[in-house]
Amino acid sequence: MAILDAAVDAASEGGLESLTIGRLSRQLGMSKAGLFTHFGSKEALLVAIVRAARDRFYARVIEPALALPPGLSRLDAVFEHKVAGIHEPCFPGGCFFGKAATEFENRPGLVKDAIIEIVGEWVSFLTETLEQAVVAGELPADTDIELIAFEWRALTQHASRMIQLTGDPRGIELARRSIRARLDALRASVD
Amino acid sequence: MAILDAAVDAASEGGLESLTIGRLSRQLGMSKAGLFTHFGSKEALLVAIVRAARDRFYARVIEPALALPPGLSRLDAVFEHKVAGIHEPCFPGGCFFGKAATEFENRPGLVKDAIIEIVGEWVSFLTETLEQAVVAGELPADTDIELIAFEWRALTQHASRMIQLTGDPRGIELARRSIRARLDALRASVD
DNA sequence: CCTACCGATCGGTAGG
DNA sequence: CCTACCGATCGGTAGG
Repeated sequence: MAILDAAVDAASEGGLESLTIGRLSRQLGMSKAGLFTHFGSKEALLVAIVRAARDRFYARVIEPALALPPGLSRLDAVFEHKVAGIHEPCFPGGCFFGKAATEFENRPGLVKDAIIEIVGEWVSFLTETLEQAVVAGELPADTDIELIAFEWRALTQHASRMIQLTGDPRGIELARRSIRARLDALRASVD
Repeated sequence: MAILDAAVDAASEGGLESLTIGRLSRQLGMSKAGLFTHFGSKEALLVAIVRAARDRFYARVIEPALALPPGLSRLDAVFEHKVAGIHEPCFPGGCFFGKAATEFENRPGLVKDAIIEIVGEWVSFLTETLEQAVVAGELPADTDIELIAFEWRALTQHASRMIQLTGDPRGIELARRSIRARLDALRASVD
C-alpha cells in the first residue's frame, strides 16, 4: 500500500515515534480522520508499518538472495543487498529493524511483539543459510552457527549505524572484512 | 546534578525523545518554567543530559578499568563493567549511547554533534588500549586495530540490544565468546 | 472518506 | 525559582 510505503521510509529516517497521524495524512493528501479510520488506532498503524517493512526487506534482500545456491554464496548476496545496497538501499534512513528494535526494546505492546517476531524470522533465515553451508561442506560440521549468526547481525548493524551517524562508509568495508576473515578461517579448517 | 541523573536514567529506558520538560519537572517536583530556565531550550537540556551520561560512563566503566594495567586485561575489565554490569548496570535501559546514536543519526544539530564527539572519544579509548596491548606484546605488531575496535563495539552493542529486546542474556556470553576467540587467535600468533 | 471538535500536552514566553 | 499563559499539535471521537 502506498500509505505504508511512505510511512516505512519516514520511519527508517526518523524512527517510528517520529510518525504522527496528522503529518502522515497531510503528506498523503487526506484527512487525519480518514487515515485514522483505516487502522483504528495509532498502535495498529505502527504494527502495519512494521509488517510493510518486513515485506519490503523480504522482497529486496531475501528474495534476490534466494536465487543463489544455499550456503555461503547466498549469505554473501544477503550482505551485499542489505548492507552495501547494491541497487538502491532497502531503507533510506538505515536498517529499519535495527532502529525499530532499539526504539521499542523497553516499550511492551503489539509493536514490540511484531518487531520481535520479524527479527526472529530473520535470525532463523541466517541460521538456516549457515546450516546449509555446513551441509554443503563449506563450513566444518562443528561450526558454532549461533555465534556466527550473532556476529553477522552485530557487524552489519554497526556498519549501518556508523554510516548513518558520521557518513563514513568505512563501516561497510570493516564489516565485510570481519565476516570474510571469520568465514575464511572456518573454511580453511574444512580441508 | 540530580536533575540530569534522573533524566539520563529515563533516556536510557525510553530514548531522549521520550523526555519532555513537563514530565521531567513534575518528576523532580518543580515547575516547568523553573526547569526550562536552567537550560534555556530543550536542545540545550538534551545536550546536558548527553554530557551527564558521558560522565557517568567514564566514572562507572572507564575509570575502574584504568586501575588495571594497559592492554588486554584493561580491555577485559571494560567489557565486564560495560556489558555484564558487574555491580549494577551503568544505564538501566541499556547502553545510553547506542540508543542515542540510533535516535539522532538522521537528526542534525547540537545533540547529534555531542553524541558524535563522545562516541569518538570512546573509540579512541578502545583504540589506545589495543595499541597498548600491541606494545606489551599481547597482540602481534600487524594487528588490524581499527577492525578489532569495530568488532568490539558491534558485538557489545548487539548484546545489549538482545538482552533489552527479548530479555535473553545469552547475547552477553556470545559477545564475550566472540571477542575471546578473536583475541586468542591473535595472541597465539604472537608466539 | 470528510468536517469539526475533544481534552491533554508540547516547547516556550511574560512578568514577577 | 514561581504562576499563568501562548499557539501548535497530539491521538482520538462524533456524526455524517
